[in-house]
Amino acid sequence: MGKAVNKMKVGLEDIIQSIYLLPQEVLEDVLAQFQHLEYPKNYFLLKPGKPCKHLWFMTNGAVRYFYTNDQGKEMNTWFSLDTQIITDAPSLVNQTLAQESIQLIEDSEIHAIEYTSIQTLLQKHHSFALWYIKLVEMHYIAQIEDRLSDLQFLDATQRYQKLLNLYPDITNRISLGNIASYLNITQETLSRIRSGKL
Amino acid sequence: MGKAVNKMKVGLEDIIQSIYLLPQEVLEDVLAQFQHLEYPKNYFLLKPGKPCKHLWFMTNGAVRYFYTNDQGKEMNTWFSLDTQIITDAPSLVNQTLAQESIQLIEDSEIHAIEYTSIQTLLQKHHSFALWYIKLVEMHYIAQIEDRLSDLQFLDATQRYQKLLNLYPDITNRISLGNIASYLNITQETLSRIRSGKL
DNA sequence: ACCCCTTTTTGTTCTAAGTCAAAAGCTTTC
DNA sequence: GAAAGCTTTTGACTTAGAACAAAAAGGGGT
Repeated sequence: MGKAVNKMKVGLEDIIQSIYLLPQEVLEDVLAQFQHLEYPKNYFLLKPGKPCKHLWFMTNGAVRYFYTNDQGKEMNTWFSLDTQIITDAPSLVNQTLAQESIQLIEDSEIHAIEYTSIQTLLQKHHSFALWYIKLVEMHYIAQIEDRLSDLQFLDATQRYQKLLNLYPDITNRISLGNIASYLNITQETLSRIRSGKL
Repeated sequence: MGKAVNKMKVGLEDIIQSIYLLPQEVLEDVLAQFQHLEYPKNYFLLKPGKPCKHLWFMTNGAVRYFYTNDQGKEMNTWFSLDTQIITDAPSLVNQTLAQESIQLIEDSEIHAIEYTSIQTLLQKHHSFALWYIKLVEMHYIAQIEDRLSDLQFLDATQRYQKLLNLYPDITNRISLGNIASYLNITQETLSRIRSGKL
């Protein structure tokens, strides 16, 4: 077995097992459903108007989530860097048409599992259902609620500080315009926050 | 069996079965874990600093969710009226201390199940795990994501219209101050929106 | 019917952040 | 290494909604 492949396999396995420990036989069944892919910067994992058919486990890279509003302006709602689970939850769970886009902002390494495979695994393995519950609880609930209370209670400066805290190297990897859009402020305002004029 | 009790049982059963159909034997095991309670207006289901130990199924009544900020100001984050599932998701799933309060704003009829009972049922019944997945997906993900995109993309007037649309009778049941707090605007501004001056 | 207390409305002033515009810095690329 | 393109910064002006203040309107309880 080649060194590179081995390293990648371990990355995915680690993420899966850190969520909830699966019996070896179930783990193997689960791993077999994943496809390992590499996509270039700017590639779209998801575009609005299509149902989200995958859950993606990124082991390396960076993505942004964004909506395009009526005036055609793109508004970022989230960034995921390095080792992260990626999907459009509302579209995935209801298999409704996505409203948001998910786009790579760096060349990225991704492991994909299809929605239909997840459904099959849920029915087949009780332990996989327990794993999936942990995934949803930890990944969505924690992340979304956190973001919600930020939007509600913090001003732009505080939200920027928090983002810097979460991803200290974010300014080297994501443009000011993209970060401003995530903070829901203009890039002029973010520039002024950065230079300490606000 | 009394008429009133029968009616209530059916209400709870309906909610449970509408989420995901459980085998009769599992349903009975689940129903047996619920406690039926009636609480008066202003009662607190949850206060900050305590872990959320229950999932509540309200069959009648109204609650508000709110945070208290550093200046002691209460900020509403959600309302649930009539038939709704109620809990503090982040606190429940991680059994961490709650940051928010959940308070009744009308006399309410509630069916409560404990977190520990849910854990036991999840391990015991594969079908209950599948039921719980649907609950989390439908209840949390749909609701929270919806709220998140509202906060991000709609201004106060649009958010107010949407709330009126969801709960047309809300103005008769919830005070202007409480609604303004939910919309994250002052009550003066909401009063002006209502009278069409904004 | 009156008083007390809470909720809602109205008026004025103030401020954080947006908009528009232009300059300054960086980076590709030929 | 100059031109062309982005990205970021700076400046001037505008605006939505906050803050403060005070008046008006409801709504029970005695």
